Amino acid sequence: MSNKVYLVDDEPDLRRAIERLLRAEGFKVESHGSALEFLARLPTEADGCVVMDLAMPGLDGLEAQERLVAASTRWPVVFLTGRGDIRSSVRAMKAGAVDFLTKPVKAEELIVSVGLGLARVREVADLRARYALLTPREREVMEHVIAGRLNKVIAAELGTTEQTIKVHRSRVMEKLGIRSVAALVTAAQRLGVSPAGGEAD
Amino acid sequence: MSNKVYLVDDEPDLRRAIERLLRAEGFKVESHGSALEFLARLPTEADGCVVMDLAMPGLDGLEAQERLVAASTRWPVVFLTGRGDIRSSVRAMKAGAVDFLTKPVKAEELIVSVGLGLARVREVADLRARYALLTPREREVMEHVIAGRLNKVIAAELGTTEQTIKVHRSRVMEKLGIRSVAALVTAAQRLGVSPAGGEAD
DNA sequence: TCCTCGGTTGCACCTTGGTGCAATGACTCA
DNA sequence: TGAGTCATTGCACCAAGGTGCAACCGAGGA
Repeated sequence: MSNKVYLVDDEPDLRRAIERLLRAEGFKVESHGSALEFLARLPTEADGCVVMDLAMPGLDGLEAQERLVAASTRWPVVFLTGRGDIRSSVRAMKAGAVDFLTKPVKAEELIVSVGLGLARVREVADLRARYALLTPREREVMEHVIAGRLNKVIAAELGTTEQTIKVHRSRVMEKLGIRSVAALVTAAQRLGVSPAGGEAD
Repeated sequence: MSNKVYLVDDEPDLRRAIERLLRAEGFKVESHGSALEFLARLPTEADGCVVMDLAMPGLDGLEAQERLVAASTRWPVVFLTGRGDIRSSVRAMKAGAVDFLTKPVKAEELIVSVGLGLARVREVADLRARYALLTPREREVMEHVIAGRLNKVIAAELGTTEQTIKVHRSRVMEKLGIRSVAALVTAAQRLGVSPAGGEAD
């Protein structure tokens, strides 16, 4: 059950206030004074929702969001800013932000957005944990399966036999707790796993 | 090749200016003075990109967008507004708007956004045309297939035999020009077709 | 009335996927 | 050296999907 919030803001007073607010709601909060500090200490395993200021010394909030996306963390980001403009908000939302709130923020709004972000994380938390169990080869096979390729074609491309592919394939399904190709495809999308070499057909 | 723009704005002068701008870029433009008028004359067949004002007498731009979404037209919407605020822009983007521009708009920005919206439409235009050829029964079967159900299960749920399902299924694949279940699932998502009765597994 | 279309069913045949069992070789770690 | 993990292969068997052919029925239009 992940309910961790990563708070990134350069104003200590505001950090304390938001921390108190979120902790009172039962969230665990980890605060950082700058985006660079946050990104440098990115927990690789844990899941969480990011609440971030827009204008910060050093790295900009939007740039930090871009790096999170580039690192394919797929963490939800809620922006919280005092000097935001429409252009920034549109850019943030295009990049997949959960919400873009303005200071002073209503406690309820922030809580709702953070809750929404965490709900998104939890939806895929179990799946991510399962995906982590796959071996490199199994992931490779999975990417071909969701591209709609036949076992024998995958075998040819990976330089092995159909038998082997069948084994990897069934292990993928078993480890992910999935029984149909259709479910595998949707699971892959939720995980951000893309089909190998584009889609077949 | 769809390159139609539906322009919805209550200011005649601005309509004329934008019309001229877009026509000069080679787009076909159809203008409407109010959202209600536009929605009332919604072309059911044609595809296009909507460029809409936010604040309009009668129906609001955001409400019009909601209706478009509710009608599952999946048309791209570019907002163009003079009195927009962050809250509105965030709401529009959450609802799937392509962009949210402010007046006075730079010609290039508008053209880029409209081009982006039309590109999205074209991506699925062929698929939509093919999907339109499916009979009601075939669509029903398709929704079960993308839910990952077995032919015999689908047969039981639809009160028919596995043979029949196989026929419908192969017709779906043939009409959509698709050869794998994986491709069918991604096609369905692009079309906005949801799996019947939730996903199996 | 004849024709077309959508939906249906049956049958045969082949391909593909899924599973269980057994086994090998390479590599890492204790 | 021994245990464990990963990738590999073979074989057999069954289940499921895909295809081609033929046919029937009801609704609606020419």
